[in-house]
Amino acid sequence: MSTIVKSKPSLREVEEVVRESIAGRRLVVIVGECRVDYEGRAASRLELGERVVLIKQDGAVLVHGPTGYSPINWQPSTSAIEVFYREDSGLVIHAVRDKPREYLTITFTRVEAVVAGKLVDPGGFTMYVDESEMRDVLVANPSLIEEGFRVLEVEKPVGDGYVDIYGVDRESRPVLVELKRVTATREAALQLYRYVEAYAREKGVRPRGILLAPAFSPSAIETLLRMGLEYRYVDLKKMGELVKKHKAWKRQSLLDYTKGERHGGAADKA
Amino acid sequence: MSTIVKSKPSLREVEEVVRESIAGRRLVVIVGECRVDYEGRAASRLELGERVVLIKQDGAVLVHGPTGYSPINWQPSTSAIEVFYREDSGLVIHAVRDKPREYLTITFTRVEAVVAGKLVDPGGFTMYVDESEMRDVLVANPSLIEEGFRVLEVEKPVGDGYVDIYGVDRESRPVLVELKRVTATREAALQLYRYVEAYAREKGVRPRGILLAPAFSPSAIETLLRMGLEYRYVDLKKMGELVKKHKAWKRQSLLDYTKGERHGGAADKA
DNA sequence: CTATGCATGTCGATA
DNA sequence: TATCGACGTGCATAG
Repeated sequence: MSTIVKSKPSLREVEEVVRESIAGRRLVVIVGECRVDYEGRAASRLELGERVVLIKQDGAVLVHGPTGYSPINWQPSTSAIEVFYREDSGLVIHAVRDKPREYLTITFTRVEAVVAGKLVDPGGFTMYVDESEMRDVLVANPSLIEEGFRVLEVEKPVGDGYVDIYGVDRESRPVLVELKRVTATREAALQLYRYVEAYAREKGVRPRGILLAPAFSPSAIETLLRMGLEYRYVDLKKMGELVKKHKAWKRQSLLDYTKGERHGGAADKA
Repeated sequence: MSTIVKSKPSLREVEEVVRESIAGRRLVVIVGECRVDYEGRAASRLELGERVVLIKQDGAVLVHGPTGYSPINWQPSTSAIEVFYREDSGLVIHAVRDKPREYLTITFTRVEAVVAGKLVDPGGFTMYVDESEMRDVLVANPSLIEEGFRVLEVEKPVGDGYVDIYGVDRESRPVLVELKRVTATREAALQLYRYVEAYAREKGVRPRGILLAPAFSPSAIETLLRMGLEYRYVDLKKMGELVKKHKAWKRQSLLDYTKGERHGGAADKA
């Protein structure tokens, strides 16, 4: 990572750094005064002010103000970025995206600092509890859903969509289980309701419907009760523990499966 | 804006810059090698790699990788940020957020560049067409919905939610109008359906339901037709023009209203 | 302060 | 390639 760092560079200098960095697929950070125009799905204008602009190695562009999580303006991943300096207007960075067609124009009048470098990030990212993991754990431990519950199908197509878990209770009645990793909203309840209705239409039997989540909004509970559906709380912390075990198990079984096959990741295709 | 820019600083130097910048409510950009741990609603671990970290003036923290729009890890706005350097582990930045309780720990092992400065951004930001503006324009120009349409209520409570526009058609039949500024999905169609059903239950009369959007997904159209609902296309460009006029009018009437009162914004409360 | 719905949402999986 | 649903969604607003 050979980094370029310039303090109070001229706009010409920045132009060169940005141009070369885009060509060399390096990341650029510019801190300075600019205005921004956006036109695409919506349209916006941002007047002159001091901001941080990131141009990423895949062409994503972010304009960040002094506060807040979200960028003020951005371009997720761009087909083409143009850079040019004009005596009258300043340093112009033009990012164009296809599908949807969107234009982002950043005009710098002053730059305080510019940093450019090729970032190498092989870092493995692990998210400990996501919905698919929750589902895997529940499938492996169906008693967490209900004593005597038996899983028949995962991601079962029902009507327009897919219900997370399909199975039968101890009395062999069909059950549709919908999962939410976060607070369940009315939307989740209605989604489950649609599955239950669709299943009833298709099979001629009304199944039980259970919504599993760590928390429920009042409107969700109200809707569930009104629709004749059930809900259960899941403990994410406990899930987390089980996920860890489950993962260890999965890794082990994968190792067994690939035993003797060649290991090693794909080469870096830059 | 007196900016600090350091190339390949020692971790001790970075510690000092970050500590002082947080105290002085300045923004910091750090480019270097780090690992990141997050625990809160979920939990994640990001192994060693090169990234850009922004610490914003309100305590928001963003960890950006070399590509993509979204930060890998973040903290939207933090109650407390701690910084400390340890010979063994490296430079640790610890950001804690209340409600929900979440912890973000960034550990730098090497820093390529650090930039810090107080960003001044008075820049007015104008978004030309958002949904509320769309609604205002349609209320002011009901014939855009349908010839002879009369608006009776905006954001009318119906069932669980609020329908954007409620009115009557030329034959005095009740009409529920739902707006989407972007492509309408099946979700939007189902939302309108819920309103229509709720209205029918409450009033004993089934109203017409119209979904207005610049575009419709096939499944949205399929659902609308199946549910006996209608849809119309709106032209965002035209909307934009009308919004401009409408805004001018609103500003004018606001000026009339506040005539003689004192102008000027609030003082910067840093 | 909580609940609800929008967003230039973005992103990933899937048909 | 288009569509669909999840997201540590974030965020503003209404009650």
